[in-house]
Amino acid sequence: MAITIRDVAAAAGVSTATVSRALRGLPNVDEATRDRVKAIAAELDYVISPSASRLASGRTGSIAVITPYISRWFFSEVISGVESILQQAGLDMLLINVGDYQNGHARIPPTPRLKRRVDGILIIALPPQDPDLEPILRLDMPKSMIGGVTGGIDCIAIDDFHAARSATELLVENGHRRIGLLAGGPAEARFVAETQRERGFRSVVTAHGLDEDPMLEAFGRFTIDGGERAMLALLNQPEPPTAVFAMSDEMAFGALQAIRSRGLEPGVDISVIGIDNHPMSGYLSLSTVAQPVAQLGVIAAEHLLAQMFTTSDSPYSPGSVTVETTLIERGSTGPLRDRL
Amino acid sequence: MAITIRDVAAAAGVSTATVSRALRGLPNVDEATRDRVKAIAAELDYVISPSASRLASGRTGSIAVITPYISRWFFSEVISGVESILQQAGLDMLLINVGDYQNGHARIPPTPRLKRRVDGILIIALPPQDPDLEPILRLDMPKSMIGGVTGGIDCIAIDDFHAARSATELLVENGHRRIGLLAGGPAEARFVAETQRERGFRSVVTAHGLDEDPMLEAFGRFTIDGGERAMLALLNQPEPPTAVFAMSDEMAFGALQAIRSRGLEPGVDISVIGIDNHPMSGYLSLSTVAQPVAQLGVIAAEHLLAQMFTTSDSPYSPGSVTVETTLIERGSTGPLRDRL
DNA sequence: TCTGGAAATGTATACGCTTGCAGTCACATT
DNA sequence: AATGTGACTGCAAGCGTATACATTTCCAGA
Repeated sequence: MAITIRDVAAAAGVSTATVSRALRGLPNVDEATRDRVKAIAAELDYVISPSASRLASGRTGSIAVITPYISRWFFSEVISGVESILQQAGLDMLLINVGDYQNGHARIPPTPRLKRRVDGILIIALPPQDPDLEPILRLDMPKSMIGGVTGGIDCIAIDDFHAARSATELLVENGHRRIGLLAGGPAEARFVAETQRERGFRSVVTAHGLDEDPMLEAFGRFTIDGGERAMLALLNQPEPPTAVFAMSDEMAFGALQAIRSRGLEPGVDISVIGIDNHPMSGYLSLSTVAQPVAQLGVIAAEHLLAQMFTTSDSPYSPGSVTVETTLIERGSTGPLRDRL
Repeated sequence: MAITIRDVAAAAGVSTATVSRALRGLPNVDEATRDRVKAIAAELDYVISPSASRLASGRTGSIAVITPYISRWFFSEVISGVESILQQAGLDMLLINVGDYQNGHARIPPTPRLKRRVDGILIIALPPQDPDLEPILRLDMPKSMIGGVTGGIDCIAIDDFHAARSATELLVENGHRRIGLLAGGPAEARFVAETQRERGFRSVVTAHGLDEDPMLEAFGRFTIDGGERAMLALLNQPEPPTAVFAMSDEMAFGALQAIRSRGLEPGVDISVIGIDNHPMSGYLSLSTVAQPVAQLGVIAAEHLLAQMFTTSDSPYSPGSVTVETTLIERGSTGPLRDRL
């Protein structure tokens, strides 16, 4: 029923091999012939059958994008960046949601299955200790990752350690010495970014001899609600922090809310800083360390393409990329008040 | 190199046909045989080649999800809902971003190309007047749509007319008679939802004989920034509105910001209401009409599946679905003050 | 005019699976 | 005992393209 390469070949008076070569821009085709074939293909509304092409060539023309969330801001933003590049390269994007790690719903497709369906894998911020992840990293296939893993794979990320440091330093510069930490979750199930951000935070605490107190840490699951609850917990302590570093802006949003709900004023009574520069942050006057989220996706996708289209004469040199961040000071941070 | 159906067949001592039938759960296979085949397939780590299967069967096992945005809240939320169902049904999701309609970057793939790659199409909120859309709607293929189009296709949406009415009515009940409208864009390039929401708004204005003034309408492009600018424009008028209905919560967020930047208090000096119940709305105390966004995606995906797996004895009865909304009253709306 | 080699083109097979059709076999029916 | 009935199973023909490999064409150079 549908037009096949044979129809085009017949109409153009050439073999199917020539049509295939002409349409795909391969060399060794007379330009006149190529033009004719292209014209006829267009006229017949010929569309190559991806299934047949994939079967014959062994290439799938698609990329798996594995992500723990689809609709959360950071992830959708990254996905958007990835998509723009893949679309441009003519590759299909297979979005695979592996579910909420916090709830243990991980379901990364088994390696062989994945290998059959895609030419490359792009992983967004999975915790490195995930058992399903290892076989995938072992897979001999182009892949890149956003958000950091130790070795064996290209990784695109910000310098989380440094970002956390600058955020915390800002609080210190403002005179704060009792600083709370809003982390995502406990150390067992953390993304690489979390671990690094905590390290950055701790390094500043240690360097300046600030208060160290396990009660100054709370978990917000990277959600607004979680951030609010975590902040309330910190505020309920006998000696609450005078400033808080949140590992994400969304948790910081919740923290701002919690602070206000106690009749306190962010940036005056308690300082708050996050990481992200979420679109809402400006409106909520949240100080933060801005990272170019969509850009992370763009770069990771470009890395993947580089790996895929590597030839012997233009060898691909792997490498991780660290993307710059920018400290943005807004109203949510301010000098330590003499008394709370 | 990879294990094929022939390897399994050989190992099980049956024909490839039987393996194919056994593994896919088709009838007319002895249960003992089926179990044996399954066991051997598992043992060999056999994974069916999607390309070959697709080529032979003509089914692609994937669904195109066409959307104008990936990272905007509403869309990513819908996509997330869609994904959960497709994943459950074992279908691949091909995410196609057709770009920013506002800037005329539409690039819906040509119909024949689409038909070759997917078994079904799910469209998220494209403006019906898009010229690329019509051939797709004409396509003889399972499809469903979120956000409304006139006829010829299953459409999952809220009752936008009604939602806008209830939002506006709330303002009227609070005594407001000069109500502004924050729309997305001018009437030429609107989503169906926009048109319906404007109609709902107008119907209330007319019913209660409220102020009608073209100066009371501004465009916010459904973004926070846009909402802020639009609200500022309204505030700059000689006779600003005392209340505003925004077609989306995100525009309303911008409006709140604009109001505060003028030293006014939302809900006291000027009332604002949106549509969505965005996760931030509660924190910003924004009154709104809540719609179950992810649920829209779920339902649309289920409709698509119903169409795809329709058999002669269980005919699929098409139909659009209207999802319920809930008016949520928060602090951003309040009674009209005697004087501004 | 002849020849060598590159460029252009064609031939034919493989890719791995699905499925219509035909064949086999056990068992119930005459 | 002959026949019919289903359930199972196998055979083999595709599905539409890519690509080694073979063949032809075209020219420059001798």
